[in-house]
Amino acid sequence: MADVARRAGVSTKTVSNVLSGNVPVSGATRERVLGAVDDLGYEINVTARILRRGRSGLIGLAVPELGQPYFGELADEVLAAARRHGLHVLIEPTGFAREHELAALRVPRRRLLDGLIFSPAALDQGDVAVLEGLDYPLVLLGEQIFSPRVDHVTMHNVDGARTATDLLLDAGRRHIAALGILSAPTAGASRLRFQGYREALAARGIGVDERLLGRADEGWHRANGARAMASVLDSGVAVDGVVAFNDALAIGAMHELQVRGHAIPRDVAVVGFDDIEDARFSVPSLTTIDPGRREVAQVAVDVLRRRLDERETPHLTGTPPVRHLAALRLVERDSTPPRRA
Amino acid sequence: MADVARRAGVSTKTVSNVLSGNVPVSGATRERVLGAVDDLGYEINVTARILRRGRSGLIGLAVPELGQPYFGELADEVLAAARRHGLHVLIEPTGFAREHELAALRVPRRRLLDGLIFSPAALDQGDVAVLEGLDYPLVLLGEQIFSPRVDHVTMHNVDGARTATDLLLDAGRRHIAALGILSAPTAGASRLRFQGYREALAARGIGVDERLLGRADEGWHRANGARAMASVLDSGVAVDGVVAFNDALAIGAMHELQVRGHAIPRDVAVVGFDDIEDARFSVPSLTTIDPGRREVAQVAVDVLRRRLDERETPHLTGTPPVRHLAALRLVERDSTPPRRA
DNA sequence: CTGAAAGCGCTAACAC
DNA sequence: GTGTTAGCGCTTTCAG
Repeated sequence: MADVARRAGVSTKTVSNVLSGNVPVSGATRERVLGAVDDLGYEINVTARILRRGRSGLIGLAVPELGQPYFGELADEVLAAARRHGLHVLIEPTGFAREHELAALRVPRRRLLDGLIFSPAALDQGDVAVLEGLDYPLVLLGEQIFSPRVDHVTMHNVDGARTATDLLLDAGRRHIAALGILSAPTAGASRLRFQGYREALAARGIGVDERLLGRADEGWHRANGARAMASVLDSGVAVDGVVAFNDALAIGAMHELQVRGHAIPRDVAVVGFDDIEDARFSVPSLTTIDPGRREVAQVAVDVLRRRLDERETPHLTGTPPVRHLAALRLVERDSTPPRRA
Repeated sequence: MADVARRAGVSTKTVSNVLSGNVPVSGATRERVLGAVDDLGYEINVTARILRRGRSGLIGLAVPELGQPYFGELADEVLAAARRHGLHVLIEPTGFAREHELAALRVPRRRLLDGLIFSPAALDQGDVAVLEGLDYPLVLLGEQIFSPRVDHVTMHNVDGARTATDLLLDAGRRHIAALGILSAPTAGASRLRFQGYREALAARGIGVDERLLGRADEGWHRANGARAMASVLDSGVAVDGVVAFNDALAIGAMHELQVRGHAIPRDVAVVGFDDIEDARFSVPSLTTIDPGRREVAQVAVDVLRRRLDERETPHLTGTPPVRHLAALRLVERDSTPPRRA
């Protein structure tokens, strides 16, 4: 930067002013500085800037795994939203591991990241104190952990699962399997979606049949959807409907059903959750719950950005924690029978 | 850090030594320092460290889009490989846009990233000079651009497409559609895979029928696979096989075929490219080419890491550019007829 | 093995 | 508007 200043015949401060744009600089000087920058092929050293400013313009996104379509698509949305605000995103896949999630929480404290958007999968309500003790802006995704002192952006899991189950019940199905149950009692989305399933059944006076519950403790992947479906079918119980707790499970389940000769939706109707791109092109296309992924991403970035701004102006701090529930939408496709008009 | 030093009764240098682990420190002092770190809840300021060291331990990964399963899964592999070497990854989705790709190339110059793994989609051979002029380690993925002066990690696209096409020809298919042709003449993978398709046909004395070529200029998404398939079928040409240039296109095409009542593989056999997770659970499951995604990720990180090390020891520099071709593997599933024994 | 002092490259204060 | 000075928090000489 000193070289640029020399060449332009100004001080480094003026160069800094031109490049940061914070302080107005007269037209002629500006041109000269930019000319010198071009001549020398100068690029600013971001690290020094961050050190000096105390803000990096980088936010973290901690999610389990990008290969899972839901998170890959979510990450794209977060990255796009962040870019609109001039922020960059460091993605930290935590692989469903407690230690990786804890490690991810420590990164911003080291001052490289200004804040964190965190979708917990291994940490649970018992770890809420860890999250409340953090001294940087944090936005929590999902309903795995709740704290009145932390910003949340999520969706109404219970409602979504109830809607999905109701759709099958309305179609006259009475032997509805639920796929994606986790053995661990604390797991957020699984428990809530199961609750929605149970509530929908209960509203029609139907009890939960254990044989219809498909576990997926190794993660909500397609392979586990197929496996869970297989174990339900192997139990010998009659099945005419499936509520899968995400689309990947649903697609795995549809695969297994069709391999065994069950027609979808005639013999078995299937509903998923997430509305990933696959859902539109599976065979048959998958009826599912659109959880407002884009809205979640945008709001999460927005809340985080607001907290970062508040930090800059300490006297304005103190907005109460946000709890945003994104709108859900039922997307009906060909894996469920068309509704009677 | 000064606080920690004071509390431990040592100098900041000693604290630094303990935390970085570069210089051995006596056991007792170590304990005292670590104790003070714990007491104060101290976390090192990464930014200052980067500024001083001149290396960040961060590498960039520039890919078009994480929502595309191939890139989401690739990103997971790169992140995992990087983590094994103590590196972090900043993902820069470039959205198939030239300007975003150029922007991504400028980030490392600003000294926040030590190097870059770049999968170009919009830049092409005409931009090779830009890549050759960079003053930081760069690893190029794919065969979109080639330079003898840059490290490449890729796969043999032509072979892969030829193998896929041969499989269909061996099964007696003679009206084989190719999906994923781009109008832009430069586009790497598309052109190469098309070449493999053409070579396989030529080897049996079959010419290319224009009506069998499905364009997908809006990207290799499922939706465009369905659309391309539709336009081929609408042309009225007979079709008994499909080579799709990636799995997403193949899955979209299978959807369209089945909606129109074509049985797979009986009426039309389908082969994809990429072996994304979907391919195992589509209906029917998809025969495809596994491009050695994990190998690509590992080798790319490894090459980059080696270049970073070389930088540290300038006298050892000069290893010639690497050109690594990952091994391809044909994965036969249910979208193609079983082979005669 | 440990301490003192210098400086990585930039920007916030403050003067002019 | 622009120049001067100091310092962000760490690691790296260089002594001891």
